[in-house]
Amino acid sequence: MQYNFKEIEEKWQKKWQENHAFRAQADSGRKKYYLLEMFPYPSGKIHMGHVRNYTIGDVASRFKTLQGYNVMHPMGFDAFGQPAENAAIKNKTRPADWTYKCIKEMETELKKMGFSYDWDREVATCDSEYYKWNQWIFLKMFERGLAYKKSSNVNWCPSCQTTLANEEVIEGGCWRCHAKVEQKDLEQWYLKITEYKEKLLEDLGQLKNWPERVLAMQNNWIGKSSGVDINFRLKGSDKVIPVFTTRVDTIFGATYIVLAPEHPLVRELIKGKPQEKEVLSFIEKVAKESKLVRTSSDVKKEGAFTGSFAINPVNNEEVPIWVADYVLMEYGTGAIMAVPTHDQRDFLFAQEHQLPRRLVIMPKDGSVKSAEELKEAYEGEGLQVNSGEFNGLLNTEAKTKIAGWMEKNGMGKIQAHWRLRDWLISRQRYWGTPIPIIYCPQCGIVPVPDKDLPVELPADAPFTGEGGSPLAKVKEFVEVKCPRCAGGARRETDTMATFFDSSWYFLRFCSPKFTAAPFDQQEAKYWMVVDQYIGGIEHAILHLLYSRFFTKFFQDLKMIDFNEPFDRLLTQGMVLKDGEVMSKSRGNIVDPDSMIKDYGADALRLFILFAAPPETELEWDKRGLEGAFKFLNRVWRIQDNLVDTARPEMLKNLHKTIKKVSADFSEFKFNTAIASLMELTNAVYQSGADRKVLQSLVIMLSPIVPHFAEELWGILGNKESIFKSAWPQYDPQLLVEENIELPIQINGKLRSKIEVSRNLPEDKLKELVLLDQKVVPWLEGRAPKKIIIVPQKLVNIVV
RNA sequence: GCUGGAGUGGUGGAAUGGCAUACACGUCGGUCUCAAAAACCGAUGGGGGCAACUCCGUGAGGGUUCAACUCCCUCCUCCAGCACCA
Repeated sequence: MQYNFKEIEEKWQKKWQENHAFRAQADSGRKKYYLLEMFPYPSGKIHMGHVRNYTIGDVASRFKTLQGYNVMHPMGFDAFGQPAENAAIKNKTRPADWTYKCIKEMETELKKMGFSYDWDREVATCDSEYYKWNQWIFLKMFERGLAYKKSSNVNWCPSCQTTLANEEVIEGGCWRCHAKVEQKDLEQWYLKITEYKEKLLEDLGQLKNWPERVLAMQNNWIGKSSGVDINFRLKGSDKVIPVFTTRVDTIFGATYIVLAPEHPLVRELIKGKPQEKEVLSFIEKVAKESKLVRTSSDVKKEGAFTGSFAINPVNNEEVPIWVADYVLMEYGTGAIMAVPTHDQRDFLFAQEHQLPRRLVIMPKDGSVKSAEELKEAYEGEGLQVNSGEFNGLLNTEAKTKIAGWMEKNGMGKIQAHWRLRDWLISRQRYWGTPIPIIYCPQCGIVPVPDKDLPVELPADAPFTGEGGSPLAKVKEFVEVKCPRCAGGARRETDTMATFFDSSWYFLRFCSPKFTAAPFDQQEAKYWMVVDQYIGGIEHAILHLLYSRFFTKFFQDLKMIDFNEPFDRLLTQGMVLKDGEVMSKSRGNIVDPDSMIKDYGADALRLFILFAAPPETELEWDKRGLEGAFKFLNRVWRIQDNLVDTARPEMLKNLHKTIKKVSADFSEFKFNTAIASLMELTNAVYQSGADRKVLQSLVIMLSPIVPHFAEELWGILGNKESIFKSAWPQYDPQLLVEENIELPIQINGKLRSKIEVSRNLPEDKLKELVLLDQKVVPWLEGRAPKKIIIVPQKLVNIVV
């Protein structure tokens, strides 16, 4: 006999919905728990990745509820973005219609999984009630100079016909469509995330409950590197060329300096020089290269001499100034000092162009004594040579000494440079938040006044897929009166990157219908911070970095009093099939919906939690799903074999399980928690359980298989929902065993076991152990050298 | 190259100094059945032995310890992020 999952699941989903069973309300008398999973893009269908992410969250949410917390577990939709526009082009629909239809479908699918969301808090970022506040936030940033417009070389996706943020370029391709990203000079809107770079880096240290790898990735991305900006004076001029180095210990070995081809000084340096023509054609050539080619390290390093010289401030030496493609304008000062002996790139370049080199760090073992012996740059530690007063010092020590000395003498400045760039948010797309800016021929850039928010998206626009902002073609949208002078003006027609929307949605969930501000500060004070956040590793940089930035901004506005939004972060692993990521192109997608039809949502939830720990990759296994279903049926049948009173061993077993499962749930170790529940089931299955034992088992299963548990709970005679009951407590008294089995090791290897009373004194235990049948032959008649007793754990005899 | 993570049966995985392989999948054997499915019971790291038992075994090698999957050192392999970043 099998339990009727279809009927049971529908029944309980209906009840939960009717009762608003998971509605959360702030209550200062109760301890809150804010559990959040990264909200989805509403594609219309959920995939196994969603199932895994949201199942993990749901179990945690229901577990915390049973533990008595006031849990908020909201859900919404990250609803702006390109697929809606693509669908509009393809199906001749409006992006809004398509999106809201998908949201409906997606809600239905999520409900079929039995997730315990407070649907009363649902938000969709494409609602003007939501994106109004994107515009409000943007304007607050604009007021403070954190949103600004600049013309610059930007990443351009030719396929999506829009600009991209640095964070959206993955291996030289577009994060969405993988098309090769091009460079373009455009005037665009930026958010000054670099204003917060120190805090973003420093506060990573607070995030004790984040995975190492996410912290490492953010650290890399922010990319602080400390060194010295050294002032090289231009020969025959007062002009100074600052170069950045992290290896100031090698300054005495700098034999030339190199500028990036885009360096503003280059054209001035070559003016009227015999090299002018050659350098100009080189610059032109580099300008044509794509960034991907330019920055790949295996390309030959090319360059040209400018005909000018600079003065090394530490020894007043004249060094030639070169231009080369391996120096990038956007990092450091766009200029470097070259030390061919101790930097491999400089070494290769110097070899190619016959530039001199000088040894300034000598390996301590004396293996290298002069620059001529080097076959490659020596980048290791060593003693300073040819370095004036610093000779003989270990280079690692000399580094700080030289830096201090240079700063004191005005030769340079101790300085850090960062990898993090400002965030480009302009997108030449329709389906996003309109940037609330008006361009007036008289007044210039004018922000839309708060009272005119939201700047609503027109319901329709011409979608051709030919590029250019569709909004620019909507006359009624573009033409507007200037809020300052009331003269004719035009609106900004670009929209915001969708990552803007998701950078603060966790705050909106605290008061989703609030009309006076993005969020109600009182509500946020109660609910924030997010106690547990769960989502995919793909957001390790983008979304998580932006959310941290917004949080710090709100703190500066004094709207909140914390500086990090997410206390604990769990990044769940991917769901694989045959060792590969499930994807349409591979044709290896397993549709959750068909699995729900065949085995039920509960079995699917159980399998996905049991098959692997949450952070690791999970291999899809249909047979594993069948196994989960079989287990549920096994538990279901226990009700047919109820006994009147639980035997003492059974109770002991139960309390052991409660202890283990409670600990495992708290640490998100669902796979081992389930294993314990299976052990308990196996232990009572044949002999029969009493009502109490079965009830406790069902409560412990309920976060994982909620419909199943509700039904069985009712059958056992309970009138209220199982989620109104309490998580079982274990009785430590019951866990104490009178007799324990001790393993006996000889020289660290297991040879025997002995059952003894728990409190047997050590000398008695020793006596018993030495008389053990299996131990005696190993002693060969001699006395043991040593007997180690780990109380109540094991005995080890050394012979 | 830098940074982070991982490597355990046929498979997913368990064990954070103390009984290696819990739990499950698979496989094999059995019970029930005319038969099959379901359900139930049992076996299942490798070698040797009729057996009691014994030797080997957690990517490789070394070390610390009475005792190492676990700690330390040296390396290998795989995955991920960053990278002509000065």
